[in-house]
Amino acid sequence: MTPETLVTDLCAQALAALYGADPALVQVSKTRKEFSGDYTLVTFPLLKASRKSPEQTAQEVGEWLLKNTPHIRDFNVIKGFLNLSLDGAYWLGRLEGISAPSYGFTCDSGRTVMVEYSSPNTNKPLHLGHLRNILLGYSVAQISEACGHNTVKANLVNDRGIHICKSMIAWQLFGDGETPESSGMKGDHLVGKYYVAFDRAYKAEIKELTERGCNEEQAKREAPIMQQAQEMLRLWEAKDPEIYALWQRMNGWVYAGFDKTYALMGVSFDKTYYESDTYLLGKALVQKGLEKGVFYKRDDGSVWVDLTADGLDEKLLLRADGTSVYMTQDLGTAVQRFNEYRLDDMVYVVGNEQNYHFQVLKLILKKLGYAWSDHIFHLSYGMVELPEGKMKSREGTVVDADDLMAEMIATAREMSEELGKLDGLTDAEKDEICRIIGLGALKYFILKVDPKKTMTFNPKESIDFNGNTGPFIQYTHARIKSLARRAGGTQGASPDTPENDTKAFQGRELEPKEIELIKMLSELSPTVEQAGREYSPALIANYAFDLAKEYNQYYHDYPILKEGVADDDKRFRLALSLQVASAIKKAMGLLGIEVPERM
RNA sequence: GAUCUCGUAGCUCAGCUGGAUAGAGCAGCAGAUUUCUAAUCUGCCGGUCGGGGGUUCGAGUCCCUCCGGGAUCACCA
Repeated sequence: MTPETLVTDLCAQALAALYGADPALVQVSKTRKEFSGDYTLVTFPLLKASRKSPEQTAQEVGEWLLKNTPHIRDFNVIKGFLNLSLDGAYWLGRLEGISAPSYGFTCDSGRTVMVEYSSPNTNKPLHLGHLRNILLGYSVAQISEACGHNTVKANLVNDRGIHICKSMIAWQLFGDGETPESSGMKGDHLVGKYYVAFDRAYKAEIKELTERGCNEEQAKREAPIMQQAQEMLRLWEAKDPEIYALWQRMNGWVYAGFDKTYALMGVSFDKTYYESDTYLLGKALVQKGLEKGVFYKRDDGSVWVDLTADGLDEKLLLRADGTSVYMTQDLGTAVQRFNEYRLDDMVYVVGNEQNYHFQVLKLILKKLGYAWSDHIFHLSYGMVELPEGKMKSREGTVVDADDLMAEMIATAREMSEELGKLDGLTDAEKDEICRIIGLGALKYFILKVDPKKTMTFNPKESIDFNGNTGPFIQYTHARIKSLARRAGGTQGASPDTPENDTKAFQGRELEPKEIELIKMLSELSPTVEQAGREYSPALIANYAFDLAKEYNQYYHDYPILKEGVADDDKRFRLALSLQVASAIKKAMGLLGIEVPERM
């Protein structure tokens, strides 16, 4: 039980005893910093039951609590607010409760959740927008896992279609047999290079055609290279052996490249779907929908669903020639997944430009009679923009994921060296630390922002390492680990298992800052649960920052292992510090961010 | 045009289901290190919470309306 729910319970008891009031009226929140107290009861909603003034009500409840319940040490009344303080014994007990290694994690919830994220196209390398998607998805999956759900991380690779044919035809035309091995280029970048080459050639052809008097629409259709790409798509669909082999080969390069990027990011998947396998799914559903009268067929043979009664429009599900579209496929994969994994929840991490698509998807599934439609959650996130606006591949303003990560790591190294943090370490240790810090800065920068907001990224001002940043939090952890090493043998504290001797501190007087830290440590669990319910890594990020900030003040104000500190104090302060380090590590872990032992 | 979404300090962002005098970080200014990591800490400066109505004991938060940014409204995925 968290302190807040405890206080809520106690207040409910008081109100029942004093006024016979409905416990649902009890409103308890954390006491604001400028007032003394731990938790605050708001009395305004209770006045009808108490039939007294706010101040009198607060006074009465406070006195009742003081007399009849354990742990309430003190109270004060300001206007209609009753500020309650819990006693030291209670807080010491809390410290014990949060010392369990499993604290912050729920055991098996019995639920199965799939999180789909990344879902790249195979015609170009990953960029900053993908980074936001991937980091969100991975973090949401980690949080889901921490909430006790059996979690399946899924990637749906868009490996087929005209876009990959564009890269393929350009490679055939201009590639001269170039491979990742021959060029030393990462496979995804190599294929991306030909995607760009296609675009350049295509533009040139359009220009030429329009100069010869073609109108633009016609030129776009008739440009030879586009015709060739379309022919290639037809051949691919007919499983032409040569084209199929080329497709497999070039996609193989891309996958090798993606794997490297994913590995550096520290993310992974449990299940990879390929659209080339799934793009025909959903056709049977269309038949079922027709039979149920949910869909209808037009004269040309195409199949539609009419959603105008729900305030949406009509949506195509099957073309006149019987081929399927994106929606058809997504319906099919959703049904397949829920069946195959017996999912309780399905989370799609997909950009907000597809809000409408998912609205329609859920509605159609509901109309088809799938009750689990309500358990589909579209984790919709906003664009990452540059100061001058959207990233545009044509203008070369796309921020490449690999480049960005490399830059962040390089910046981390510069700063570390400047600050002399790496002295006396081996090269391998230096690399490790710089990687952790550089990526930590990047990941935190992206994850601390509410997903649904568009965020701006300024490549010219590199991401900060001071203040509300990943490195700030990592530094706090490293600092505490440094204390642990210093305490070393005498305390017997191993870095990963904080001492569990908090019982020994019974009767100890706690400083306000210590209570504040224990209070914050108590909030890890509820924060994780809330982040799980709301699919919000940002909540965890903000929690980690607040905790680190609070700790740094404590560290500054109170000596921990310094000369002259009493042994008891040393042991308690260190134990508390180690709990903070542990909470930081857990929270950051849920964001997919590592924390170094030193930095 | 319709639907959705966002608008909080110069900049980047918090603000839980409505609760006390709206908070951080960066930038700017002024300070703190003989002793545990200064990637830290302290103080100052900075706000008509886009505007206007309404509901409420109480609104940044809920409702309406207007203004501004973005997204979507493809037989692309």
